[in-house]
Amino acid sequence: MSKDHPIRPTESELEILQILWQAGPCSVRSVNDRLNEQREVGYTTTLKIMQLMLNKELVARDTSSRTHIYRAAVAEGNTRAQLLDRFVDTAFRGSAMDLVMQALGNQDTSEDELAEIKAFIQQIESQRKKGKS
Amino acid sequence: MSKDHPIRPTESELEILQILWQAGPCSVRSVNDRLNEQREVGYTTTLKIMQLMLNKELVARDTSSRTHIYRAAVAEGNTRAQLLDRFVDTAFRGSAMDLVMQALGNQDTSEDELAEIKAFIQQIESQRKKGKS
DNA sequence: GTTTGTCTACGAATTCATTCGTAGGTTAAA
DNA sequence: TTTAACCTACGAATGAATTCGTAGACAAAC
Repeated sequence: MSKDHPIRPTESELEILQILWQAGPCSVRSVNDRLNEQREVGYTTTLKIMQLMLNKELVARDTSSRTHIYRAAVAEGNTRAQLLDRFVDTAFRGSAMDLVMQALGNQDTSEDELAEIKAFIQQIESQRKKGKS
Repeated sequence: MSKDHPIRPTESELEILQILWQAGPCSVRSVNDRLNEQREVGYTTTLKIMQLMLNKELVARDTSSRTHIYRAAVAEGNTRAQLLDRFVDTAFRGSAMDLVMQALGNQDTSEDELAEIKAFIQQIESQRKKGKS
């Protein structure tokens, strides 16, 4: 069934996915409570969006008890990768490097994180050397 | 006037900004031609969007000749930074490092680019050493 | 048992982005 | 000078995202 179409959640949908990814399966009430920690949203608004997400197959649900339990139906890494691709295209003309530079430039990255990224790059580089030989 | 409100171009608007940033001031016709290299868009559609962008002060124009000449009214780096901030928040729960890792993981970054990023990180690190002393 | 609270479902309003048709004006070519 | 090509302005249709009100079902408390 339909693994083909690109995953394209709206911002509201993405907020909800973040919650489901982080907290695991949740009731609408629970999702709505968490949303309300950040901004005010009506319960039926959250419900409606989650029902629409069900149609788009962004989430799935268990209806065996009266309070339905929703879970993410798309993988976090996969979704992020697709969003990132699109974002790089529209905001950075396709240059992932430009994006990385801009992200690193924004002073909010700690020393440790910079070190970690360097290590990650080293790892990629050595992987490639192996592959090339 | 009004430097306060956040810059929030839509995707179509961003496409047009990209063109203006890259090519410099352009007529609507010229922007539309460039857009049509990528996808089909009607001339009046492009015109309309650019007029809306004018209201939002995303662009400015010179109307001294019959063919109006539009130019970007927002800076590329600034706009990118804002878009990136928002994107990191919604898609990566605020973790710029997660985003960088994901971007670098997508095998499309060349050896040279990786080296360049490493150099950039070195530069940031040495900057900070200086600042801290 | 009746009231109170919580749940789902759904219709409808609103707003925004996108699209295009058409009208009206200017320039230039035939 | 009439025609053709091009320009701007603008109204309006469409579709998507978001919001919320209300209705109806069920359960628990009183």
